[in-house]
Amino acid sequence: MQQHFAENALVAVATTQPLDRLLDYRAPEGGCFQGAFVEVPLGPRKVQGVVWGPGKGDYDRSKIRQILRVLDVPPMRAEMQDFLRRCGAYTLTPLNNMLRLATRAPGLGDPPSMQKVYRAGQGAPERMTDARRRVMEAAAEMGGLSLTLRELAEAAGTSPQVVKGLLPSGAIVEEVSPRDTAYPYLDPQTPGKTLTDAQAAAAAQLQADQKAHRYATTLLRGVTGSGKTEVYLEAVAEALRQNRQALVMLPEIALSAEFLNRVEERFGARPAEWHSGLTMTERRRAWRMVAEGKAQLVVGARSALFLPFQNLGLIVVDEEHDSSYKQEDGVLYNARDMAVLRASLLDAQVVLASATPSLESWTNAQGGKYKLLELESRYGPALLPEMRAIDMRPDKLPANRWISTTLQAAARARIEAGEQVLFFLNRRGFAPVTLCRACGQQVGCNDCDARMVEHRFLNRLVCHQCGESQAIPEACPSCGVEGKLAPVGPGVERLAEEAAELFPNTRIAVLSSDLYGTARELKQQVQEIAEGGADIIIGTQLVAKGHNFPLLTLVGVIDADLGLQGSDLRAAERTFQLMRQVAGRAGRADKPGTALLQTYQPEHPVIRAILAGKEQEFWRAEADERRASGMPPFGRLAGIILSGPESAQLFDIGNTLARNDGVLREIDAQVFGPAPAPIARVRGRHRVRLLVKAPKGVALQNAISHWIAPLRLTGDTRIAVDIDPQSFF
DNA sequence: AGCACGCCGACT
DNA sequence: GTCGGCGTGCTC
Repeated sequence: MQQHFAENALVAVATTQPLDRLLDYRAPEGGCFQGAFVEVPLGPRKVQGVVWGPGKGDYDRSKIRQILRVLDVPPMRAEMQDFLRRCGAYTLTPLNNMLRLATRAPGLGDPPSMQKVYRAGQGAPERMTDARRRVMEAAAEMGGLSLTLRELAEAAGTSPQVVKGLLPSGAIVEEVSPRDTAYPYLDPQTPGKTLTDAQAAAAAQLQADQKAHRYATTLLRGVTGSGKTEVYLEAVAEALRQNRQALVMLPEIALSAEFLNRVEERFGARPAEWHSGLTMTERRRAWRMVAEGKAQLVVGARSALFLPFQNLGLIVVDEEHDSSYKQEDGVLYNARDMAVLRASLLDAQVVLASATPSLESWTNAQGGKYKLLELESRYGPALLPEMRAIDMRPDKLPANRWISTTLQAAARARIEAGEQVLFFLNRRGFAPVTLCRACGQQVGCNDCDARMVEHRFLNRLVCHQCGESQAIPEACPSCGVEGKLAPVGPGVERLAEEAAELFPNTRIAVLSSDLYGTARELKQQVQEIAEGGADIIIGTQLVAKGHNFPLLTLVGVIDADLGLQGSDLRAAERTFQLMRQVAGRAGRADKPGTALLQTYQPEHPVIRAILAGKEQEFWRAEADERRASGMPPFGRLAGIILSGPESAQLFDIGNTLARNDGVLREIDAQVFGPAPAPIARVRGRHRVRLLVKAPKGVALQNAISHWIAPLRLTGDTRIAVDIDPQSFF
């Protein structure tokens, strides 16, 4: 049990206010435990916080106020405090910001929300009717369990009035119960799918680790269709048998309907969900039930890592290489790495699952820091799609045409055979550039430095950075000449137009995240397409994320070079992963698929590695290159982002920092920049970035905090540190 | 984050 | 003379 503080004892409280230090308070009437969620007076306001530990006593005693009350939620565990502290130290994030991540639940300060519920009672009504009988039968069927008025009326096929009519006689009893109810029981004994020998062996290893109650991280690598999910669900089953909670993190929660169904198949009920699409009510229930240990399994996005688990035994990070695990605004953390941290503090297990692991995880597995489990395809290696490059250089496509004759012919053959074709292009909208043919200027966003992307469905130009949009202008915003603006380059919408011309009388569906208002609509659309609702699918990155299209046998990658341009550290790695995944969409059922990669540089090492299917070779080559240049995972990087209203001032600050790099030199770190940040202007604010490169194993965070500590920022100027940055544009 | 205090421009 | 702009500083 955690330390108890007697009434009026001095305690340190961490609040969610932007104060980067603990404040001393006196313990409330009746005392409190360490970790208690409390409400404290702060100036004229009441704010929420957590009792962090004993008070420091370095503040004027007469000014110290008393905690107002302890909130009605389970206290934060010492392990969670430790996790927040360490995670904050790693990402150089103040504790109060970390605490905010951990308290993202509405109504924390409210008493549990109550509702009226109804169940069968002892009495009998004076007059019996058909509807009344149905209500009583429905209530009796529930045993002692209660239903809400609407649920019971619906179950009986009648109106709520009938249920109410049964109350005076006591045939139905009305009670008040908490609205936040436990999630249905997941039964680990429900028989799972029959596993192949390889799957069973991998599952047995994970289960042995789970039984050991010791920290371990395993990289579970398996090609598309090898059944990784079945394997790690067996680890989940073992955690449930051990009465420990489990967390499965997914990158694209919008597409998790299929996953939730699989959980239901395996354990007989649906788990708790945690992602940005939850309503306030759902969010409060999930947070509270996780805290009370009444949610055995949570399926969630990266922020689920900060839920108040009581007894967490397993964290699965599915598609661990996915870049969306790195939060890019607010607290800059990588959920994959922080999952490993949290598990190590809990003596829990991590499973990193991917068909195409990140170079970091691959290196950790090679070096023995992670365990490695590899699964071959259930159907043998033969099912991997045949992959070929289409050299675009001799094709000489006319301007604004993107589908080569080779790809056209291949697609036509598949469509005639009643199969599906996917044209993959990782660019949303109609055209990525709107160019003025009079002055040569591109139309840019007014608030950012990003280019405006034409969206023909919306008939607007949209900024993909800040979301601003404007009607497509008649005249050029730079030179004012009318009628000279031209869309340049391909987006999925333009590709759809071209496909419609080339393939008349076929059904074409465009899958792009911005074409659907809600996750639900998107899910339904994906489902319809998978069941054969389209002949040609035109899609962005979305389609690479784990959905199964059984009729799909040909994937045409429109521009395999897109991800290779520029100087992004991870460009090659990302392109490799993406191409493998997209190719993996083809022929998952019983027909082997074909993937055709349109490229202007068929001799590029990444393109060659993809075509050869030699992953080990690709990784080894990529690892050698990074090792030689001291780049991650063999060295460390940190970004320093300065933002503010005036660019020149930011460069001044940046230059001052770069000149005074003594603390960094002590750890053999180098500073690059200042340079305009990846997106040099966001929502009217300028951004300037410095990059720090350090050897592995030095105290980088410590050096950086000493380095920037003397800075006195005035007015609207901000500084943010991005440890292990992912994006370089 | 809020909210107060405090020091300079355009109004009654 | 004063009303009010938001820069700076404090909250246990």
